[in-house]
Amino acid sequence: MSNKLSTQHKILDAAQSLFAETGFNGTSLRQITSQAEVNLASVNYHFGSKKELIQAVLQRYLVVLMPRLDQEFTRLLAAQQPNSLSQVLSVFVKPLLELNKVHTHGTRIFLQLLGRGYTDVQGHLRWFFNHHYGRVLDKLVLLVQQACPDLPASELFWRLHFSLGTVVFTMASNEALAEIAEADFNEKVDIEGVILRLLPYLSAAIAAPVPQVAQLSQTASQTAPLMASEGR
Amino acid sequence: MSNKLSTQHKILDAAQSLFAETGFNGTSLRQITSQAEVNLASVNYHFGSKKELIQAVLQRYLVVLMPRLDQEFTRLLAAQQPNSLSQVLSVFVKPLLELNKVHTHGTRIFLQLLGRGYTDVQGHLRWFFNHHYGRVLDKLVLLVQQACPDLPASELFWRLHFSLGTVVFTMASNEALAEIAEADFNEKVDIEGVILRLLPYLSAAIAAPVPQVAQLSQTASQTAPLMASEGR
DNA sequence: GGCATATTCAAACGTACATTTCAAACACTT
DNA sequence: AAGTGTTTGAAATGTACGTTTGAATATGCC
Repeated sequence: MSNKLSTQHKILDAAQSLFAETGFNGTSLRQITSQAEVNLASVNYHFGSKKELIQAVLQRYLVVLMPRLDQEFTRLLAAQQPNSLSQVLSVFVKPLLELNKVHTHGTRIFLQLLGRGYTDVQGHLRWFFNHHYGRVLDKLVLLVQQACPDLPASELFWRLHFSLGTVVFTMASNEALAEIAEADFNEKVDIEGVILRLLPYLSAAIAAPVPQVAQLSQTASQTAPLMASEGR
Repeated sequence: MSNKLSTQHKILDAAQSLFAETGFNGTSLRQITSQAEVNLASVNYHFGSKKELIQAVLQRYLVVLMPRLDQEFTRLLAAQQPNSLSQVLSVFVKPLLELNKVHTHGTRIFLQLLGRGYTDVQGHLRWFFNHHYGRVLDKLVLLVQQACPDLPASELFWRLHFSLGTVVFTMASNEALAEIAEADFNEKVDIEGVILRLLPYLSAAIAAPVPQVAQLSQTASQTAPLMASEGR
């Protein structure tokens, strides 16, 4: 193997760690280029701008993950009888863990980055993600709807976002949590452990009984996209 | 009533909105003082530094909320038979909604700020919060433990943090979510609606059945604090 | 009214940021 | 080896930030 890494590669590697740790806004190009041991100007030369670097960092994982997810979703949608909720959620595990092939700790880093994309205000990321991968998520919504036929569409909308919050926040503070867990329960928990702990939690949460009050105002119950479209 | 507001008050009001919307790091003192229509230097004069302003903004709500929560927790702990999980979680509702008396949209703003405290890297906030209010949260842990006696301590730790993530993320992106919900389901959802939707979701999630694999390595199962202590 | 204290104000300070510039070094084809 | 296009390098540009300063103004007290 050639251990001579290209400048672009070195920048991407340094950027993803720093972005995951301190957020997009919290990381300067100077930190990135200094950790990557490249010249400051090379980011703008190779990627154009910081925005485009952020997108490139995420894209490295998304181009691997999303087709895999799409394939799994399509497979489940083709099944004769509807899939259970935990079956649907389980299909995330393998594609996510395979991100470790893209880069060491790829799964953890990608999920942390995903969290940063939501908590940092990065309008361009929302647009970028929805534009490229909105179709895939629509399939997920459909699958969950089939698994929980009694769940009103609006309730499903909220619960999927609650769940996104669970995942994203957990990953954003993953390092701190894992440290505490190890210190207090001498229990070594890696990213796979966290994901496996999330599954039963999310399954029970999404399928929770709907209280009577919330069912009142569902006049329209069309299928809605997970994300709102937004200006570029 | 005197509609002449003090400079400190004007700063706090402007700061909380801007912090909630664009985060602590994403908001400059110049934005705050300009929206508050006060001089730039007055922040440092009245609060000392941006850090201390952030703490003052949060403190305005915490001094109201935490004693109320503490009182509710203590009441539940005194009950003869253990409380159900949904009983325990329900005690959050009233104290949280009473924050609307502190300020218009106080509940939403406080929860958004709480989320920002976690996602922005604000080590001083973690210390500040744990130092002042760690005891209160310990009571919550105890109550949940009593409500879910079959839940291993380590699993409870993770699930409480998952739940914190759900709440915090939902509130951080609350505005965007409410907009989408209204556009797609013509369903007006205020902060109270979101909280009431969260309750059954979180109850089911925390009490979810524990898969057999996760129960292996619980050698020590002492009660652990929700947050790790940290340098000042 | 006059003095002391508290507050406001405009300006400046030093630092850090993303981005641009342009010459130097490099890689690769002919 | 020369020449061409690509990549790197050091420096500078302009902007924004948090904080400090010292003079000006307001406020409260005798």
